[in-house]
Amino acid sequence: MTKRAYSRLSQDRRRTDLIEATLSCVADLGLDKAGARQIAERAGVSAGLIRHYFSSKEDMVRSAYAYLMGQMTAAAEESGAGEALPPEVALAEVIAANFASPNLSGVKVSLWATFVGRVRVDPAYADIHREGYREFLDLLEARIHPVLVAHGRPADPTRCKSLAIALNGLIDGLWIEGSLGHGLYDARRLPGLALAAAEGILRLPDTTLTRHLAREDERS
Amino acid sequence: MTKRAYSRLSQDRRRTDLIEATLSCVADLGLDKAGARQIAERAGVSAGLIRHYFSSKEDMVRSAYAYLMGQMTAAAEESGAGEALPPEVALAEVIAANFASPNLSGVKVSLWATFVGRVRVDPAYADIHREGYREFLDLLEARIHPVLVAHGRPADPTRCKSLAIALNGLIDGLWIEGSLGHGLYDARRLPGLALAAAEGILRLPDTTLTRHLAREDERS
DNA sequence: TTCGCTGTTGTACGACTGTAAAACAAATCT
DNA sequence: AGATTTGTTTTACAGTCGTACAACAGCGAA
Repeated sequence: MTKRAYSRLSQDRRRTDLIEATLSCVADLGLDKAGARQIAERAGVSAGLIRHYFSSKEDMVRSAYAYLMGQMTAAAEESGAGEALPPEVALAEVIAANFASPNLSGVKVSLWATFVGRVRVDPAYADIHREGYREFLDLLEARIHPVLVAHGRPADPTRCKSLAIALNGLIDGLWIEGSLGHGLYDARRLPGLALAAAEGILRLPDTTLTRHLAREDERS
Repeated sequence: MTKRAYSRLSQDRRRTDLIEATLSCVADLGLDKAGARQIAERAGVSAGLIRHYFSSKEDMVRSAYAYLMGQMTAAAEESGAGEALPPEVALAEVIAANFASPNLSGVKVSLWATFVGRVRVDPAYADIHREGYREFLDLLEARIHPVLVAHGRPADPTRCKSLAIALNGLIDGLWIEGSLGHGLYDARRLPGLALAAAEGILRLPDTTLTRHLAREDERS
Protein backbone atom coordinates (compact mmCIF):
# COMPACT_ATOMS: atom_id res chain seq x y z
CA MET A 1 0.00 0.00 0.00
CA THR A 2 1.23 3.46 -0.88
CA LYS A 3 1.85 5.75 2.06
CA ARG A 4 0.23 9.08 2.79
CA ALA A 5 1.93 12.30 1.82
CA TYR A 6 3.28 14.23 4.75
CA SER A 7 5.62 17.08 5.58
CA ARG A 8 8.32 17.15 8.17
CA LEU A 9 7.94 19.73 10.90
CA SER A 10 10.45 20.93 13.41
CA GLN A 11 10.80 18.72 16.43
CA ASP A 12 9.47 21.35 18.84
CA ARG A 13 6.47 22.05 16.68
CA ARG A 14 5.52 18.38 16.42
CA ARG A 15 5.96 17.93 20.13
CA THR A 16 3.69 20.82 21.05
CA ASP A 17 1.21 19.75 18.37
CA LEU A 18 1.02 16.34 19.99
CA ILE A 19 0.79 17.82 23.46
CA GLU A 20 -2.00 20.18 22.51
CA ALA A 21 -3.85 17.39 20.78
CA THR A 22 -3.47 15.37 23.96
CA LEU A 23 -4.95 18.16 26.06
CA SER A 24 -7.77 18.62 23.60
CA CYS A 25 -8.58 14.92 23.68
CA VAL A 26 -8.36 14.61 27.44
CA ALA A 27 -10.66 17.59 27.88
CA ASP A 28 -13.23 16.28 25.43
CA LEU A 29 -13.14 12.56 26.05
CA GLY A 30 -11.57 12.07 29.46
CA LEU A 31 -8.32 10.38 30.27
CA ASP A 32 -9.65 6.93 29.45
CA LYS A 33 -10.99 7.56 25.98
CA ALA A 34 -8.11 9.79 24.92
CA GLY A 35 -6.46 7.01 22.94
CA ALA A 36 -3.23 7.19 21.03
CA ARG A 37 -5.00 6.89 17.68
CA GLN A 38 -7.48 9.62 18.53
CA ILE A 39 -4.76 11.99 19.71
CA ALA A 40 -2.64 11.32 16.65
CA GLU A 41 -5.54 11.99 14.33
CA ARG A 42 -6.26 15.31 16.05
CA ALA A 43 -2.61 16.26 15.65
CA GLY A 44 -2.77 15.37 11.95
CA VAL A 45 -0.30 12.59 12.39
CA SER A 46 -0.25 8.80 12.55
CA ALA A 47 -0.38 6.95 15.83
CA GLY A 48 3.03 5.35 15.60
CA LEU A 49 4.72 8.73 15.67
CA ILE A 50 3.88 9.25 19.31
CA ARG A 51 6.51 6.79 20.36
CA HIS A 52 9.07 8.68 18.35
CA TYR A 53 8.63 11.78 20.52
CA PHE A 54 7.69 10.23 23.85
CA SER A 55 8.87 7.10 25.57
CA SER A 56 5.25 6.09 26.15
CA LYS A 57 1.76 7.47 26.01
CA GLU A 58 1.86 8.02 29.76
CA ASP A 59 4.99 10.10 29.26
CA MET A 60 3.15 12.23 26.72
CA VAL A 61 0.18 12.77 29.01
CA ARG A 62 2.46 13.78 31.86
CA SER A 63 4.25 16.22 29.59
CA ALA A 64 0.90 17.63 28.58
CA TYR A 65 0.03 18.24 32.23
CA ALA A 66 3.33 20.02 32.83
CA TYR A 67 2.74 22.06 29.68
CA LEU A 68 -0.72 23.10 30.86
CA MET A 69 0.47 24.15 34.30
CA GLY A 70 3.34 26.09 32.78
CA GLN A 71 0.90 27.95 30.54
CA MET A 72 -1.39 28.85 33.43
CA THR A 73 1.22 30.04 35.88
CA ALA A 74 2.92 32.02 33.12
CA ALA A 75 -0.37 33.73 32.31
CA ALA A 76 -0.91 34.52 35.98
CA GLU A 77 2.55 35.98 36.44
CA GLU A 78 2.09 38.30 33.48
CA SER A 79 -1.10 39.84 34.88
CA GLY A 80 -0.31 43.35 35.96
CA ALA A 81 3.42 42.78 36.06
CA GLY A 82 4.31 45.00 33.12
CA GLU A 83 4.24 48.61 34.22
CA ALA A 84 4.99 49.72 37.75
CA LEU A 85 1.47 49.68 39.17
CA PRO A 86 0.30 50.57 42.66
CA PRO A 87 0.47 47.44 44.81
CA GLU A 88 -3.32 47.26 45.23
CA VAL A 89 -3.81 47.26 41.47
CA ALA A 90 -1.16 44.61 40.88
CA LEU A 91 -2.78 42.35 43.44
CA ALA A 92 -6.28 43.01 42.13
CA GLU A 93 -5.16 42.14 38.62
CA VAL A 94 -3.66 38.81 39.58
CA ILE A 95 -6.84 37.88 41.40
CA ALA A 96 -9.20 39.09 38.71
CA ALA A 97 -7.18 37.45 35.94
CA ASN A 98 -8.47 34.09 37.10
CA PHE A 99 -12.05 35.10 36.39
CA ALA A 100 -11.67 36.27 32.83
CA SER A 101 -10.54 34.74 29.59
CA PRO A 102 -8.37 32.80 29.01
CA ASN A 103 -8.09 31.41 32.53
CA LEU A 104 -11.80 31.18 33.24
CA SER A 105 -12.34 28.24 30.96
CA GLY A 106 -14.33 25.06 31.25
CA VAL A 107 -11.72 23.24 29.23
CA LYS A 108 -8.95 24.29 31.57
CA VAL A 109 -10.86 23.29 34.68
CA SER A 110 -11.72 19.95 33.16
CA LEU A 111 -8.08 19.30 32.41
CA TRP A 112 -6.94 20.57 35.78
CA ALA A 113 -9.42 18.38 37.63
CA THR A 114 -8.68 15.32 35.55
CA PHE A 115 -4.99 15.59 36.31
CA VAL A 116 -5.49 16.45 39.98
CA GLY A 117 -7.43 13.22 40.24
CA ARG A 118 -4.20 11.36 39.61
CA VAL A 119 -1.98 13.37 41.95
CA ARG A 120 -2.50 11.04 44.87
CA VAL A 121 -1.66 7.96 42.81
CA ASP A 122 1.12 9.05 40.50
CA PRO A 123 4.17 10.76 42.04
CA ALA A 124 5.03 12.42 38.74
CA TYR A 125 1.66 14.18 38.72
CA ALA A 126 2.15 15.11 42.36
CA ASP A 127 5.45 16.81 41.55
CA ILE A 128 3.94 18.85 38.74
CA HIS A 129 0.99 19.88 40.88
CA ARG A 130 3.11 20.84 43.87
CA GLU A 131 5.39 22.94 41.72
CA GLY A 132 2.52 24.84 40.13
CA TYR A 133 0.85 25.39 43.48
CA ARG A 134 4.05 26.61 45.10
CA GLU A 135 4.71 29.06 42.28
CA PHE A 136 1.28 30.60 42.53
CA LEU A 137 1.59 30.79 46.30
CA ASP A 138 4.89 32.64 45.97
CA LEU A 139 3.38 35.01 43.44
CA LEU A 140 0.47 35.80 45.71
CA GLU A 141 2.72 36.30 48.71
CA ALA A 142 4.88 38.70 46.74
CA ARG A 143 1.86 40.76 45.76
CA ILE A 144 0.23 40.69 49.17
CA HIS A 145 3.19 41.97 51.13
CA PRO A 146 3.48 45.49 49.65
CA VAL A 147 -0.27 46.01 49.97
CA LEU A 148 -0.17 45.17 53.66
CA VAL A 149 2.73 47.51 54.38
CA ALA A 150 1.09 50.27 52.34
CA HIS A 151 -1.93 50.05 54.63
CA GLY A 152 0.08 49.72 57.80
CA ARG A 153 -1.07 46.21 58.58
CA PRO A 154 1.12 43.45 60.04
CA ALA A 155 3.13 41.95 57.19
CA ASP A 156 5.54 39.44 58.67
CA PRO A 157 6.39 36.48 56.40
CA THR A 158 4.35 33.99 58.44
CA ARG A 159 1.23 36.09 58.16
CA CYS A 160 1.83 36.73 54.45
CA LYS A 161 2.18 33.02 53.80
CA SER A 162 -1.03 32.23 55.64
CA LEU A 163 -2.90 34.91 53.75
CA ALA A 164 -1.50 33.64 50.47
CA ILE A 165 -2.75 30.15 51.27
CA ALA A 166 -6.19 31.47 52.10
CA LEU A 167 -6.31 33.70 49.05
CA ASN A 168 -5.20 30.88 46.81
CA GLY A 169 -7.93 28.68 48.25
CA LEU A 170 -10.52 31.35 47.55
CA ILE A 171 -9.30 31.83 43.99
CA ASP A 172 -9.09 28.11 43.26
CA GLY A 173 -12.53 27.35 44.59
CA LEU A 174 -14.24 30.25 42.81
CA TRP A 175 -12.32 29.51 39.64
CA ILE A 176 -13.46 25.92 39.57
CA GLU A 177 -17.13 26.55 40.15
CA GLY A 178 -17.12 29.59 37.92
CA SER A 179 -15.47 27.84 35.04
CA LEU A 180 -17.77 24.86 35.18
CA GLY A 181 -20.64 27.16 34.32
CA HIS A 182 -23.40 25.38 36.19
CA GLY A 183 -25.70 28.31 35.67
CA LEU A 184 -26.42 28.90 39.35
CA TYR A 185 -25.25 32.48 39.07
CA ASP A 186 -23.72 34.86 36.56
CA ALA A 187 -19.98 34.27 36.20
CA ARG A 188 -19.47 37.99 35.57
CA ARG A 189 -20.08 38.59 39.25
CA LEU A 190 -16.98 36.57 40.14
CA PRO A 191 -14.25 39.23 39.83
CA GLY A 192 -16.06 41.63 42.13
CA LEU A 193 -17.03 38.85 44.47
CA ALA A 194 -13.49 37.56 44.69
CA LEU A 195 -11.97 40.99 45.22
CA ALA A 196 -14.46 41.87 47.95
CA ALA A 197 -13.71 38.60 49.71
CA ALA A 198 -9.98 39.22 49.35
CA GLU A 199 -10.37 42.62 50.99
CA GLY A 200 -11.98 40.90 53.93
CA ILE A 201 -9.36 38.17 54.18
CA LEU A 202 -6.55 40.73 54.13
CA ARG A 203 -8.48 43.03 56.51
CA LEU A 204 -8.26 45.92 54.05
CA PRO A 205 -10.80 48.77 53.94
CA ASP A 206 -13.72 48.13 51.59
CA THR A 207 -13.18 49.09 47.92
CA THR A 208 -9.40 48.95 48.32
CA LEU A 209 -9.31 46.29 45.63
CA THR A 210 -12.78 46.43 44.12
CA ARG A 211 -12.44 50.01 42.93
CA HIS A 212 -9.96 48.78 40.31
CA LEU A 213 -12.56 46.59 38.65
CA ALA A 214 -13.39 49.05 35.85
CA ARG A 215 -9.91 48.80 34.45
CA GLU A 216 -10.39 45.08 34.06
CA ASP A 217 -13.51 45.52 32.00
CA GLU A 218 -12.02 48.11 29.68
CA ARG A 219 -9.20 45.99 28.37
CA SER A 220 -11.29 43.02 27.28
CA MET B 1 -16.34 -26.65 35.21
CA THR B 2 -17.74 -26.44 38.72
CA LYS B 3 -18.71 -22.97 39.85
CA ARG B 4 -17.43 -21.06 42.80
CA ALA B 5 -19.30 -21.13 46.09
CA TYR B 6 -21.01 -17.87 46.89
CA SER B 7 -23.63 -16.41 49.17
CA ARG B 8 -26.50 -14.18 48.22
CA LEU B 9 -26.61 -10.80 49.84
CA SER B 10 -29.44 -8.32 50.00
CA GLN B 11 -29.83 -6.22 46.91
CA ASP B 12 -28.96 -2.99 48.68
CA ARG B 13 -25.88 -4.47 50.26
CA ARG B 14 -24.59 -5.78 46.94
CA ARG B 15 -25.27 -2.49 45.26
CA THR B 16 -23.37 -0.45 47.82
CA ASP B 17 -20.59 -3.04 47.86
CA LEU B 18 -20.20 -2.60 44.13
CA ILE B 19 -20.40 1.17 44.40
CA GLU B 20 -17.79 1.34 47.13
CA ALA B 21 -15.54 -1.00 45.20
CA THR B 22 -15.97 1.30 42.23
CA LEU B 23 -14.96 4.34 44.27
CA SER B 24 -12.01 2.48 45.72
CA CYS B 25 -10.84 1.44 42.27
CA VAL B 26 -11.33 4.87 40.73
CA ALA B 27 -9.40 6.49 43.56
CA ASP B 28 -6.52 4.04 43.33
CA LEU B 29 -6.26 3.43 39.61
CA GLY B 30 -8.02 6.33 37.94
CA LEU B 31 -11.14 6.21 35.84
CA ASP B 32 -9.42 4.49 32.94
CA LYS B 33 -7.89 1.56 34.76
CA ALA B 34 -10.88 0.93 36.99
CA GLY B 35 -12.08 -2.01 34.90
CA ALA B 36 -15.15 -4.08 35.45
CA ARG B 37 -13.14 -7.17 36.41
CA GLN B 38 -10.99 -5.22 38.84
CA ILE B 39 -14.00 -3.64 40.52
CA ALA B 40 -15.82 -6.94 40.74
CA GLU B 41 -12.82 -8.62 42.33
CA ARG B 42 -12.57 -5.86 44.94
CA ALA B 43 -16.25 -6.31 45.73
CA GLY B 44 -15.70 -10.06 46.11
CA VAL B 45 -17.91 -10.81 43.16
CA SER B 46 -17.60 -11.86 39.54
CA ALA B 47 -17.57 -9.35 36.72
CA GLY B 48 -20.78 -10.42 35.06
CA LEU B 49 -22.80 -9.47 38.11
CA ILE B 50 -22.30 -5.79 37.47
CA ARG B 51 -24.78 -5.85 34.66
CA HIS B 52 -27.33 -7.41 36.92
CA TYR B 53 -27.35 -4.33 39.13
CA PHE B 54 -26.52 -1.60 36.66
CA SER B 55 -27.50 -1.09 33.05
CA SER B 56 -23.86 -0.49 32.15
CA LYS B 57 -20.53 0.15 33.74
CA GLU B 58 -20.96 3.86 33.05
CA ASP B 59 -24.23 3.75 34.93
CA MET B 60 -22.43 2.21 37.90
CA VAL B 61 -19.73 4.85 37.88
CA ARG B 62 -22.32 7.60 37.73
CA SER B 63 -24.16 6.03 40.64
CA ALA B 64 -20.90 5.91 42.54
CA TYR B 65 -20.41 9.63 41.97
CA ALA B 66 -23.89 10.41 43.22
CA TYR B 67 -23.28 8.15 46.21
CA LEU B 68 -20.05 9.98 47.05
CA MET B 69 -21.63 13.41 46.81
CA GLY B 70 -24.55 12.27 48.92
CA GLN B 71 -22.17 11.03 51.59
CA MET B 72 -20.25 14.28 51.67
CA THR B 73 -23.17 16.68 51.77
CA ALA B 74 -24.84 14.54 54.43
CA ALA B 75 -21.69 14.69 56.55
CA ALA B 76 -21.54 18.46 56.11
CA GLU B 77 -25.17 18.97 57.07
CA GLU B 78 -24.74 16.98 60.27
CA SER B 79 -21.86 19.15 61.50
CA GLY B 80 -23.11 21.22 64.39
CA ALA B 81 -26.74 20.71 63.51
CA GLY B 82 -27.66 18.58 66.52
CA GLU B 83 -28.11 20.76 69.57
CA ALA B 84 -29.23 24.37 69.41
CA LEU B 85 -25.84 26.04 69.19
CA PRO B 86 -25.03 29.74 68.98
CA PRO B 87 -25.03 30.75 65.30
CA GLU B 88 -21.28 31.47 65.29
CA VAL B 89 -20.51 28.00 66.56
CA ALA B 90 -22.79 26.31 64.05
CA LEU B 91 -21.12 28.18 61.20
CA ALA B 92 -17.65 27.52 62.52
CA GLU B 93 -18.39 23.83 62.79
CA VAL B 94 -19.58 23.52 59.21
CA ILE B 95 -16.48 25.26 57.99
CA ALA B 96 -14.03 23.38 60.21
CA ALA B 97 -15.65 20.04 59.41
CA ASN B 98 -14.10 20.19 55.95
CA PHE B 99 -10.61 20.23 57.41
CA ALA B 100 -10.83 17.21 59.66
CA SER B 101 -11.53 13.56 59.21
CA PRO B 102 -13.42 12.16 57.37
CA ASN B 103 -13.82 15.00 54.89
CA LEU B 104 -10.16 16.00 54.71
CA SER B 105 -9.14 12.96 52.74
CA GLY B 106 -6.82 12.43 49.83
CA VAL B 107 -9.06 9.66 48.55
CA LYS B 108 -12.10 11.91 48.57
CA VAL B 109 -10.34 14.73 46.74
CA SER B 110 -9.01 12.31 44.16
CA LEU B 111 -12.48 11.01 43.52
CA TRP B 112 -14.02 14.46 43.52
CA ALA B 113 -11.46 15.79 41.05
CA THR B 114 -11.71 12.77 38.79
CA PHE B 115 -15.46 13.17 38.52
CA VAL B 116 -15.34 16.95 38.16
CA GLY B 117 -13.07 16.36 35.19
CA ARG B 118 -16.05 14.83 33.42
CA VAL B 119 -18.63 17.44 34.34
CA ARG B 120 -18.09 19.50 31.23
CA VAL B 121 -18.44 16.47 28.95
CA ASP B 122 -21.14 14.37 30.54
CA PRO B 123 -24.46 16.04 31.41
CA ALA B 124 -25.24 13.38 34.00
CA TYR B 125 -22.09 14.29 35.91
CA ALA B 126 -22.95 17.96 35.54
CA ASP B 127 -26.32 17.37 37.17
CA ILE B 128 -24.84 15.54 40.12
CA HIS B 129 -22.21 18.20 40.59
CA ARG B 130 -24.65 21.10 40.36
CA GLU B 131 -26.96 19.49 42.85
CA GLY B 132 -24.20 18.91 45.40
CA TYR B 133 -22.89 22.43 44.93
CA ARG B 134 -26.30 23.98 45.30
CA GLU B 135 -27.01 22.04 48.48
CA PHE B 136 -23.80 23.14 50.13
CA LEU B 137 -24.40 26.71 49.03
CA ASP B 138 -27.84 26.64 50.63
CA LEU B 139 -26.43 25.17 53.81
CA LEU B 140 -23.80 27.88 54.04
CA GLU B 141 -26.32 30.62 53.36
CA ALA B 142 -28.58 29.30 56.09
CA ARG B 143 -25.73 29.35 58.59
CA ILE B 144 -24.37 32.72 57.54
CA HIS B 145 -27.60 34.65 57.88
CA PRO B 146 -28.16 34.35 61.65
CA VAL B 147 -24.52 35.21 62.32
CA LEU B 148 -24.82 38.41 60.33
CA VAL B 149 -28.00 39.53 62.06
CA ALA B 150 -26.50 38.67 65.47
CA HIS B 151 -23.67 41.07 64.73
CA GLY B 152 -25.85 43.76 63.22
CA ARG B 153 -24.40 43.48 59.76
CA PRO B 154 -26.41 43.73 56.50
CA ALA B 155 -28.03 40.37 55.88
CA ASP B 156 -30.25 40.69 52.83
CA PRO B 157 -30.59 37.52 50.73
CA THR B 158 -28.47 38.86 47.86
CA ARG B 159 -25.57 39.60 50.17
CA CYS B 160 -25.94 36.25 51.94
CA LYS B 161 -25.84 34.41 48.65
CA SER B 162 -22.71 36.23 47.55
CA LEU B 163 -21.00 35.52 50.83
CA ALA B 164 -21.99 31.87 50.61
CA ILE B 165 -20.44 31.65 47.15
CA ALA B 166 -17.22 33.22 48.37
CA LEU B 167 -17.10 31.08 51.50
CA ASN B 168 -17.74 27.96 49.49
CA GLY B 169 -14.90 28.90 47.17
CA LEU B 170 -12.58 29.36 50.09
CA ILE B 171 -13.56 26.04 51.62
CA ASP B 172 -13.30 24.15 48.34
CA GLY B 173 -9.90 25.51 47.47
CA LEU B 174 -8.40 24.96 50.90
CA TRP B 175 -9.96 21.52 51.10
CA ILE B 176 -8.43 20.44 47.82
CA GLU B 177 -4.92 21.58 48.50
CA GLY B 178 -5.07 20.46 52.10
CA SER B 179 -6.31 17.01 51.28
CA LEU B 180 -3.72 16.43 48.60
CA GLY B 181 -1.06 16.67 51.28
CA HIS B 182 1.72 18.14 49.18
CA GLY B 183 3.75 18.84 52.32
CA LEU B 184 4.10 22.57 51.71
CA TYR B 185 2.55 23.33 55.09
CA ASP B 186 0.97 21.57 58.04
CA ALA B 187 -2.64 20.62 57.31
CA ARG B 188 -3.49 21.16 60.99
CA ARG B 189 -3.24 24.89 60.38
CA LEU B 190 -6.15 24.76 57.96
CA PRO B 191 -9.14 25.01 60.34
CA GLY B 192 -7.78 28.13 61.99
CA LEU B 193 -6.70 29.56 58.68
CA ALA B 194 -10.10 28.98 57.12
CA LEU B 195 -12.00 30.41 60.06
CA ALA B 196 -9.85 33.53 60.18
CA ALA B 197 -10.37 34.05 56.46
CA ALA B 198 -14.10 33.51 56.88
CA GLU B 199 -14.21 36.18 59.58
CA GLY B 200 -12.67 38.55 57.12
CA ILE B 201 -14.97 37.65 54.26
CA LEU B 202 -18.03 38.12 56.47
CA ARG B 203 -16.56 41.30 57.99
CA LEU B 204 -16.91 39.87 61.50
CA PRO B 205 -14.69 40.96 64.41
CA ASP B 206 -11.55 38.87 64.83
CA THR B 207 -11.90 35.67 66.89
CA THR B 208 -15.67 35.59 66.33
CA LEU B 209 -15.26 32.20 64.69
CA THR B 210 -11.71 31.19 65.59
CA ARG B 211 -12.36 31.17 69.33
CA HIS B 212 -14.49 28.07 68.85
CA LEU B 213 -11.58 26.06 67.52
CA ALA B 214 -10.82 24.34 70.83
CA ARG B 215 -14.20 22.65 70.82
CA GLU B 216 -13.31 21.05 67.52
CA ASP B 217 -10.14 19.56 68.91
CA GLU B 218 -11.79 18.14 71.99
CA ARG B 219 -14.28 15.96 70.24
CA SER B 220 -11.81 14.13 68.00
C1' DT C 1 21.95 13.36 -9.01
C1' DT C 2 22.48 10.02 -5.72
C1' DC C 3 23.28 8.71 -1.02
C1' DG C 4 22.23 8.37 3.76
C1' DC C 5 19.73 9.76 7.63
C1' DT C 6 15.64 9.92 10.10
C1' DG C 7 10.88 11.57 10.65
C1' DT C 8 6.73 9.24 9.49
C1' DT C 9 3.50 5.77 8.10
C1' DG C 10 1.15 1.38 8.03
C1' DT C 11 0.35 -2.92 10.01
C1' DA C 12 0.53 -6.66 13.09
C1' DC C 13 0.21 -8.43 17.85
C1' DG C 14 -1.03 -9.58 22.50
C1' DA C 15 -3.46 -7.87 26.26
C1' DC C 16 -7.38 -5.97 27.95
C1' DT C 17 -12.06 -3.83 27.61
C1' DG C 18 -17.37 -3.90 28.31
C1' DT C 19 -21.00 -6.71 27.26
C1' DA C 20 -24.12 -10.76 26.06
C1' DA C 21 -25.91 -14.98 27.18
C1' DA C 22 -25.83 -19.72 28.76
C1' DA C 23 -25.05 -22.71 32.88
C1' DC C 24 -25.59 -23.20 37.46
C1' DA C 25 -26.50 -22.61 42.63
C1' DA C 26 -28.95 -20.61 46.45
C1' DA C 27 -32.93 -19.18 48.43
C1' DT C 28 -38.14 -19.14 48.33
C1' DC C 29 -42.52 -21.10 47.54
C1' DT C 30 -45.78 -24.88 47.34
C1' DA D 1 -39.51 -32.85 49.57
C1' DG D 2 -39.82 -30.92 44.78
C1' DA D 3 -40.50 -26.94 41.74
C1' DT D 4 -39.59 -22.17 40.68
C1' DT D 5 -37.42 -18.05 40.72
C1' DT D 6 -33.47 -15.31 40.45
C1' DG D 7 -28.86 -13.93 42.04
C1' DT D 8 -24.27 -15.37 40.52
C1' DT D 9 -20.62 -17.36 37.87
C1' DT D 10 -18.54 -18.69 33.68
C1' DT D 11 -17.38 -18.50 29.09
C1' DA D 12 -17.36 -16.30 24.60
C1' DC D 13 -17.04 -12.36 21.55
C1' DA D 14 -16.08 -8.22 19.16
C1' DG D 15 -13.73 -4.17 19.77
C1' DT D 16 -10.00 -1.12 21.38
C1' DC D 17 -5.89 -0.27 23.69
C1' DG D 18 -0.64 0.74 23.71
C1' DT D 19 3.22 -0.85 21.56
C1' DA D 20 6.82 -2.85 18.27
C1' DC D 21 8.71 -2.94 13.93
C1' DA D 22 9.51 -2.98 9.05
C1' DA D 23 8.82 -0.25 5.04
C1' DC D 24 8.68 4.12 3.06
C1' DA D 25 9.28 9.31 2.08
C1' DG D 26 11.15 13.76 2.71
C1' DC D 27 15.30 16.41 3.16
C1' DG D 28 20.26 17.82 3.49
C1' DA D 29 24.97 16.43 2.16
C1' DA D 30 28.21 14.82 -1.05
